[in-house]
Amino acid sequence: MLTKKQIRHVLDTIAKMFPDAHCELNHSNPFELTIAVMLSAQCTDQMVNKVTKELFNKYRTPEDYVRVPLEELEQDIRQIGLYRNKAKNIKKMCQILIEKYNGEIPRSREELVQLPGIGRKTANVIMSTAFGDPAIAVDTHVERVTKRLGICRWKDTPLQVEKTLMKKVPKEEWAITHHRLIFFGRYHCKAQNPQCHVCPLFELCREGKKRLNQKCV
DNA sequence: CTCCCGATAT
DNA sequence: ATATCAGGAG
Repeated sequence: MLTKKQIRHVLDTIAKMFPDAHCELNHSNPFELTIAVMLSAQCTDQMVNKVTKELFNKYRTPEDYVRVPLEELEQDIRQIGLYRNKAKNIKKMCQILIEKYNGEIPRSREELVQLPGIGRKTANVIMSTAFGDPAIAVDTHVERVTKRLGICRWKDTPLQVEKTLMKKVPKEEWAITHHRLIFFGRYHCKAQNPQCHVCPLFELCREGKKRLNQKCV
């Protein structure tokens, strides 16, 4: 496991590597962000943006999603994958937004995770990115890189990873650190071809050494 | 744990 | 051909 000092070094290093890390899901309000994050499960941001470009032009309010036939919404998001579940969840969620929340996205985690298709990770993204409230969303990238670096244990669940990060990272840095970890995982410490040679964190990364000895990337 | 699932990279 | 992608629900 990394020491407090080493974790500080990780945070400073990825800050230099990705000075402009940010949310890459295109959106112009909390409602659009919520739809985009729901669509993004097991799918690239790039594909989500490709689909939402037309989707957000056609659907602007929860009412728009509720009144269209399920099969039509399914076809509108088909390229995303997992489209039947996602279409169903979006329609259900919009119905609840209208009935219980005056058509607005609620702000608390308790209310967010109650909505169909929204789990803790999606709720944290909405809290942090849409409302500016402190939260760390642990997605596939955050989980992978924190485990490779030795910030977390291999057996940790996403919730345990989140708790470790909340403990080790100053609260005012949660949001930006989350985005830097995503960028680090997406563009450098990638799942398939991690750039261990040329990695500024190689010295403290146990997984990096293991990889360069065996496979040779 | 399994299922949902198309697009892209390797 | 197989792995992976800003996961969630049963």
